[in-house]
Amino acid sequence: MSSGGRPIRVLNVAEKPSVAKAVAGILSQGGGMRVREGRSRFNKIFEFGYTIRGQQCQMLFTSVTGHLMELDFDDRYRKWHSCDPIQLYRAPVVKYVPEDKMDIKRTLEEESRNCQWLVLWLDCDREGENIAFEVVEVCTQANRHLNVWRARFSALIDRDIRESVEALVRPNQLFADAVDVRQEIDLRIGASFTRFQTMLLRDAFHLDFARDNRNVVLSYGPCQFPTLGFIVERYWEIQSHEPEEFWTINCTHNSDEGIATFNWMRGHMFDYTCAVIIYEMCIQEPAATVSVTEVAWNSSFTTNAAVKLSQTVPNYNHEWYWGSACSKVAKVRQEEKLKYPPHPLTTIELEKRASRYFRISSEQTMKVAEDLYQAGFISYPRTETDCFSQRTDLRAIVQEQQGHPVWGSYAQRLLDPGEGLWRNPSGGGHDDKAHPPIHPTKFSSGESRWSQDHHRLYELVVRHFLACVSKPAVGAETTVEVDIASELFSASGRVILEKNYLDVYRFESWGGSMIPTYTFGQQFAATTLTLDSGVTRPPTLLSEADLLNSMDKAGIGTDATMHDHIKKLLDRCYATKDSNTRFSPTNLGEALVMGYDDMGYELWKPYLRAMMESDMKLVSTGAKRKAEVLETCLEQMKACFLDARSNKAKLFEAMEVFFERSGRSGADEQQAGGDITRRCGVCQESDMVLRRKPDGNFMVGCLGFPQCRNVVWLPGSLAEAAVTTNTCSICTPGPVFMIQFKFRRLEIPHNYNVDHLARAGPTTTSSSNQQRNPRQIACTHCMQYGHSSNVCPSQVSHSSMARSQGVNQQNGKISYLS
DNA sequence: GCAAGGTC
Repeated sequence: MSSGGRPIRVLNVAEKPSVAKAVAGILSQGGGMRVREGRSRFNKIFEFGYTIRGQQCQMLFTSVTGHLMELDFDDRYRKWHSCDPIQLYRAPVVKYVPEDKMDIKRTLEEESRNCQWLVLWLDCDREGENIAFEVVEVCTQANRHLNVWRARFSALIDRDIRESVEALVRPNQLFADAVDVRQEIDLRIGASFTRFQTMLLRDAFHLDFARDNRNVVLSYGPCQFPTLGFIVERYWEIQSHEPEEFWTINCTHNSDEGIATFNWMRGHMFDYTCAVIIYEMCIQEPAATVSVTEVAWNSSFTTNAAVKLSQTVPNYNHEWYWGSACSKVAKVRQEEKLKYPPHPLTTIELEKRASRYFRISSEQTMKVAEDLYQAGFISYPRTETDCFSQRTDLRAIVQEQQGHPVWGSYAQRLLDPGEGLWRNPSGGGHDDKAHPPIHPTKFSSGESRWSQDHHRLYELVVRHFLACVSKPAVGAETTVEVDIASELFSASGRVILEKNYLDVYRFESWGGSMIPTYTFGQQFAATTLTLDSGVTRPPTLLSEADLLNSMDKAGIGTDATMHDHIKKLLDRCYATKDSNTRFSPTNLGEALVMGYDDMGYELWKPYLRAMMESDMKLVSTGAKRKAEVLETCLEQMKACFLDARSNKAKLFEAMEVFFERSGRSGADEQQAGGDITRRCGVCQESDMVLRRKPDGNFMVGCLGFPQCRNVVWLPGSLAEAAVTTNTCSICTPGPVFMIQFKFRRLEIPHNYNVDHLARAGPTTTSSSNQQRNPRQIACTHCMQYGHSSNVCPSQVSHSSMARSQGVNQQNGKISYLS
């Protein structure tokens, strides 16, 4: 690979300090590793010697902390009032290293200069590949002779790491491109819609939840809105639910051994007459017949409530019948059933289970998990992997837990071959190729500085892990099917034979209920046979676990960000969470979704994100080019944005359902609506927009107000003024949009045309710096000061119409200038 | 003041 006896100096960069430390530790096995400080106090530099394919290397190992760079608009477009939001679809964007990452950048630059190789140890996912290219950009700027390599590893395990060093590859540009696409689309869509809807609605309504409207931001994001959409959609389902009455026949039988409750196998019947007829048949026909129907197995851990939107609850007892109906046992089935332990723990499962078992929010779960990870008690908490690598020493992890006062004895039983409790964990088939499932990495019987949540989450991680390597619980199930007048009823009971993993996984249970013994062909008289009624109930509000589930299925967010999106909805006052972790939309959240829904857009549905995700896949495989995907996606979104803007009345109507109009809606709404004529020639930063003041007069003012006070007052004789799509062919910098004027007939000479096309002219820098009477009137043709339209320099050259119709107002008088 | 994605 390289010649000579001098060792190659290799700069290795990992995505986070912990990985740098771990990999350096593995490769330097046997010692000789030195640690020194970099410029960033979190990102140390590890140094040691290593031999790669026979080549002596001096290894320097450091890290970044996630993305090194950020994407944002060019300075000129960063301020909210700097431009019409529509321009954000074309405005130049820049990738830059933010201030808080500059020290990491400097370390990379300094170390790069003294190295020949750069080896990238970033996580093996798309984001990791993108970060790799950020690192490459910084490092090769400092040393363009660097030989750049990528290490591919799937776990921080000796063999994996050593093998990946021997099989270095080049970084994959396509993976990084896919992330570039996502970043740019998210930024442009997010910023444009956020600015638009904030400026449109914030001041137009009394937002009762906010102390000060000025601080309210009505954000839009391709992840936060679909998440809100899930909440609103469920809320609407509940509101639109119409209870429906149903009927069902229930049967019980008391014997010496106990009571059995038989359920009608038809379930619920919505036709009363039909139900009554069958019921009559049952009580009049004592003879039972034998059926050959297979017994359906009802999974005890998939409850109806979780599967069906409408739950049914009997609430009315119609009639009693005592005694003589004869039931015959048509079938008795006894089977062994297994209840399997969960798959190894992923981030989303951790969040869902913490919410279900302890009602800890996903945000708090991630905060505490990060803490436990930092302190070395659990493995990396952001993972999608739900199967362990075959090389993981699972028994060693169990061994560590043997001393625990509560679950230590279970760990001992697991390791005892005589117990036969061990089972190699099954996986769910997900592997992010970057991190193992969440598991304990250090024993603790509780630390003094731990909060209750720390205790609970550590316990959950440990018990979950122990459960994963345990045998499933074993139960004996009996299902008895009886036949009354050809109607089938069934009852089942379960006895748990071996608890196995349930012994340690106290969060799950497996309900056992006994029923009396029945034998095939046995006849008995039902103790009660009743026709009961009930009503269908609406589904419940979404719980945090439900919400995470919906997001996961629809591909909204990542394991590391889902909790952020949920929190954002609460922070933005789009949704609330009750004590039972159930989410409801607020008025604001509902209004926004309603507004977009009324427009007929699915901006609040997950499809947009799903489309982006599939486009990203195509980019990452090379099936589509980055520029092509960006172009088409942004073009579509831009069209959608324009459409939404022209349909802004729908948003207003939806908001009016919940909020009172404030009467204020001035400059901001104007901008959201966008009547931009040209770029401001004074500050050169913001746009000039056409506005009508409360006194009825028109003006063209800079959006940079009050920082920039550039303004052009239009003649008071105007009845109407509107920015057109015609652009001036002379004025620079373009585009300069022409304004259509309509004068008041009575205020201008009778032979003057009321319609007039002009442009808001270039206010030169020199004239704008002078103190100016704000009421000074500009030339109506080019909107410049210092001359009247009859001597307007631009008139002679191009606009014959304007020339013949020039008009000026001076000293309150209209004078016609031909 | 805006997105979502990394991460401390």
